[in-house]
Amino acid sequence: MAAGTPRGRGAARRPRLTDVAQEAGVSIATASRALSGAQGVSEYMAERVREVADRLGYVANLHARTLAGGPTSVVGLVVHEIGDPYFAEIASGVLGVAAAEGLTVQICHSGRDPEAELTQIRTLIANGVGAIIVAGSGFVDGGVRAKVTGTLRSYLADGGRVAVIGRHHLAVDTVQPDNDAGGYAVVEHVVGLGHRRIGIITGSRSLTTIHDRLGGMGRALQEVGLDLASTPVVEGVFTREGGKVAAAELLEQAPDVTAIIALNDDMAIGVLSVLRDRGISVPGQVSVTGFDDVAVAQDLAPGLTTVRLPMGDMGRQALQLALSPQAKRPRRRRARAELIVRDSTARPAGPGRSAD
Amino acid sequence: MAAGTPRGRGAARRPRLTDVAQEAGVSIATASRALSGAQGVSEYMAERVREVADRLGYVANLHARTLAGGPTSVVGLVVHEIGDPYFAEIASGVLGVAAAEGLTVQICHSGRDPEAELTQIRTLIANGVGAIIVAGSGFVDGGVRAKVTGTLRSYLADGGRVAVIGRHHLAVDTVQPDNDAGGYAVVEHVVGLGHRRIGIITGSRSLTTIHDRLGGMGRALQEVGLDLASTPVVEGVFTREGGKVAAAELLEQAPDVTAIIALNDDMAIGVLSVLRDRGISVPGQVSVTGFDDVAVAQDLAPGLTTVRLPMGDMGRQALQLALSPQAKRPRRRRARAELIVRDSTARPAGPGRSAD
DNA sequence: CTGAAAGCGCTTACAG
DNA sequence: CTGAAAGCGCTTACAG
Repeated sequence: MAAGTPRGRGAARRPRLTDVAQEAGVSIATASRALSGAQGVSEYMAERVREVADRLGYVANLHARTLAGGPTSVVGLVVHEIGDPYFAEIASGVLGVAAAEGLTVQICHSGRDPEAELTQIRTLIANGVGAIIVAGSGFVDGGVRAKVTGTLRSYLADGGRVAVIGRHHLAVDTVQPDNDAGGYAVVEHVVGLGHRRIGIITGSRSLTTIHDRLGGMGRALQEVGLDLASTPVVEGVFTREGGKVAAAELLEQAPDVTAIIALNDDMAIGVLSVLRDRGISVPGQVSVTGFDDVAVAQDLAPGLTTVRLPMGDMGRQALQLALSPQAKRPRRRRARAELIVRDSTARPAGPGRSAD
Repeated sequence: MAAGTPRGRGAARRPRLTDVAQEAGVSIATASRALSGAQGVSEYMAERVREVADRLGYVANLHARTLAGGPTSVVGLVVHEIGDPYFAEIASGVLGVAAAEGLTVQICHSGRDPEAELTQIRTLIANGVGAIIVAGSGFVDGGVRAKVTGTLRSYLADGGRVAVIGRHHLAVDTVQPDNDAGGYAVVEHVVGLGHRRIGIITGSRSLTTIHDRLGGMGRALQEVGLDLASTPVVEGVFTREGGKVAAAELLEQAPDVTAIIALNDDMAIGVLSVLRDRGISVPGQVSVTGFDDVAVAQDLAPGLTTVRLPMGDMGRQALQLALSPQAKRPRRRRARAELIVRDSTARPAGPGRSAD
């Protein structure tokens, strides 16, 4: 952006602290103290300064303030993709508490790309944000992880605050959705209904979120004598479109499945769409489940059985963690996963009682 | 946020320009020029500096740079509510081009509250963002509007750049979705199907967006001898929940409607939900339409007939406008509204052929 | 082409 | 309680 400061001719410039001080008849030192609520200013002076500042519409220049070592008032938020309702709802929670605290938030996309995530984090740090919230799953492996860890560690050492949502192999405050338990619960529900020929549709397994959800699912499968290894699992992009592609592939590989478990709602919506196109009834012929419980899940028809994660809350909690003083040891807040049973799951059509 | 700069003991601090200059054996002036790509540095020196900077992992301190009058690299984005898919998709477009341009974006919620919007805009300005994008409808009336205009005008005079999405009574670059045409098209479709007993569900009429959509709808109604005045219109909150409440009220007021036109998809989803709960079939007994075409509209059952607005594109365009040098006169990019007919609309059940 | 120096607008020890 | 002054880390005229 051009910043050659092409001031309009005669435009009223923003008042500076000097203007306030002068108008109030004090030094900028007392003016600064009065405005920041610091101690050591007479109430009388403080009041006078505040009044003038108000009248002039004075707002401190953030850059000057931060550079001078004042408190920082912007936090960074890294999401995979803000257009994705999961992240949009988390962001909403973060923005909500930020506004209440008089903070401002900088959002970046990582696009689910570890390299990009690293770049974005570095940019936020360069921008001098006081805290960084990394939403969205970390990556299970990869050399980038070490770099992210290193970058964040030195940021922390520099006085920065970090909170992550999801598991991150980082010794920082984290809001941890109970993905494993959620995975367990959804499979338990599906097998409890009597399904045995189950197909799974998942996003990239290099995401810790996926890894954990699958973990819980594997345990639940084993309890009824099944396991992940012998279950058809199709990996795709973690989006509605990815869900469509994966569903088509799954139906190819295992045309006899009676239940399809998608690892997020977006993919589940894609699955529903494919089944509808093919005239396969849900839950009559095939049951479908999602994960996250994004707002629309309840409005689909059939309503989507899914695992609810309190996204807005997770965002709020993450920012609150990041805002509170750093504890001796990283804190962990668990976000409970709750199975929400709606209309997209039912008992499988019995062999002799098939509606066909 | 505490910012007392409690550095870790011995933590490696971020390298500053001085470090780079010293290491490269030049003054900070040449180091600065080399890094910014300014003229007047020998290629040899420039290369050497860049190499050192790279090795040291140097990233300029944004606050110092901006304070010193360097280019600004953050833009502000004001939305009503980021959890709302309409805004999430716009934000996604903005973030996309921002990332490509090496820019960072600060997002604020206005919560559909004019006062809050003003506050947020002022905060962004105080934060020294180089451009501000105001997404979401302006307000038709109100004293706040004048303040917003004044604030933005002086920001512009100060060299700031502004672009708005939607009509705003502001002489600034704008991306203008064709709300009027969209409103016209959707009513034309519905009356073309034969509906005459139509109900309308809308968000706050103080939003210009609503005003424009209703305008187009009114014109289309008149062409078949109807008009807005004699059409039941229920105003509610511009959300799914608001749609539910409004639908219940509409059904009370005018139980005989054969079509319900909602002024955005969120409200339409709420309407569908209420109709489903009451066992009223769509489109068998009542046709329903939305507006915006958020991603899920196509995945509802029945698929929602709606007016598509290219949200991601609108975000992209807005940022591009804000980034390009200010033109003599405000520019305007139109975003075309396109009627998308799906399964939620059909001919009304004929009198004698009612399924009842 | 290169450097010494002023200045961006604040905050915060350090003296009174 | 109050103020003069240094300093945060850069950029950019202004001299060489």
